[in-house]
Amino acid sequence: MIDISTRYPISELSDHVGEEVVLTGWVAVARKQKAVQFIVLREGSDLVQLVNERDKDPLLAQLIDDLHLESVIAIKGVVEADPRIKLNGMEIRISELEILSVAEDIPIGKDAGLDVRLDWRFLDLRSPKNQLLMRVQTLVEQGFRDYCIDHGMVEINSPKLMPSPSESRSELFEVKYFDRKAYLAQSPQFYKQMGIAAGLPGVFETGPVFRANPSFTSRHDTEFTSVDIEIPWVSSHETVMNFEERLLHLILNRVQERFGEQIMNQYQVPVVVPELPFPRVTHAEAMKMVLADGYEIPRSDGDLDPEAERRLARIIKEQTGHEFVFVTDYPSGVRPFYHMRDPQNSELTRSFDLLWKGIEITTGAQREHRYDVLRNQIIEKGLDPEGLASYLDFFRFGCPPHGGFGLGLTRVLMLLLGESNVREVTYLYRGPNRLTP
RNA sequence: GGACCUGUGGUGCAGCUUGGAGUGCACGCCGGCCUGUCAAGCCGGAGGUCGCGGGUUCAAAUCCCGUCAGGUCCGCCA
Repeated sequence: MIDISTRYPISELSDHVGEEVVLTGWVAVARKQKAVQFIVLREGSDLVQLVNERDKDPLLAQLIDDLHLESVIAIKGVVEADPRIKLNGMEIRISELEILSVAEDIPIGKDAGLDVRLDWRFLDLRSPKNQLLMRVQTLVEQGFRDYCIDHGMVEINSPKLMPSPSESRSELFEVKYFDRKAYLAQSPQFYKQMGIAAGLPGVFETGPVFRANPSFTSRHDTEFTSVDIEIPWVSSHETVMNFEERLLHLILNRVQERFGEQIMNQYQVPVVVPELPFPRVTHAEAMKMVLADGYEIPRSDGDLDPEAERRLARIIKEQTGHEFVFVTDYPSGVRPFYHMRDPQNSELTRSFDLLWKGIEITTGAQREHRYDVLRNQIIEKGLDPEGLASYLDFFRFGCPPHGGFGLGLTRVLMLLLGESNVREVTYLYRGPNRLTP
């Protein structure tokens, strides 16, 4: 029996050349020749070559001949540096090998398409590329959390079961809740604003949100992790954008330092740390820029469509070299009732979207915190203030001016890693056509 | 919800336009060979209801209709 409690991670092997070590992992490759056998052992993103000369240990040789790819093994052996070896210039001379878990034939190849890989996601996640993805995701969330805590904010975990349709019924999943109906939260919007009314020093949350829209695109899912924030004492949406650009700067800076090289190796994309401040254009300016670019937006509600957003991003990139752009001051007609109106022009809102590489990753705004104004905006939008009574209560007993935003984690990861689909970067993707595994 | 596209051994594809025997390629699998390989190499082998149903035809993976499954873009949105 090999004592696996004494194992080393493959990544630390270079500190143990000449020593006997215990390693564990998956059989990634087995090259069985007449005189000598090689195994490539994989653990996480790391690989190392193992070697055995047949004539020195026929029993071990037989064991290796019968090994299946992806079986889990523990080995004991001496770390030897050898410049002939392309894989990090080192290998382990096996003295003992133990099969901990036998793998059947793997049902997906490394060239398997996305849909099949998602069917076998736990096998797909074993790839060094996806192991890196999960570590990058963790670092992104940690950066978010650190930044918010450093700014004196508190973390909330708001309920995902909601009693009423509130914002818009169409987006919501309905669930049975004992003898009545409940709805899965499509955003923590109301609950994080409640935190402001509660006098908390700013709130943040990373958690699941649910969207019942049957959206068939590469950037939508029905359940995803939303990174949410709400800040008190903002003087305008500029305060919120200021917060967000610094947050993203910190996160991307950390990702670049920690994983930049590995991301380049695995995903062939550089991690670009964005300069501060991010470019800003008003919605009206953006519309003009896109029109001047020769594109007439087909939709009639006055908002930008995805093609317009891609073109805008391209123009901003050409003019400033920047991959991000805040589009600000959206018309009130395309924004929800709780966005604060521009005091100079009630047709506009103190709101923004953040585009990265032409894709929306954030919607944010200063919120309307004045009860009477908010109530009027609800009525203006054709909604029933009665149905929003408990939300409106937040603003009846003293609520600071505030603002915030929501950031789609899967979209950030997709763009960060240069992937073309959120399904690639979601631990377990949920969409209109996928509820498994 | 709308438009378009795709379903062929375990995986990824080609074959379809112009119908003619399940034909081919790469990976994987099984067996054999093999001077230290390194995405090893060489030889051989197994593995298929061409998504499903109907139609046209002497003959359908191929053409037509339907259906199911998936995808891309749009709408919705982060």
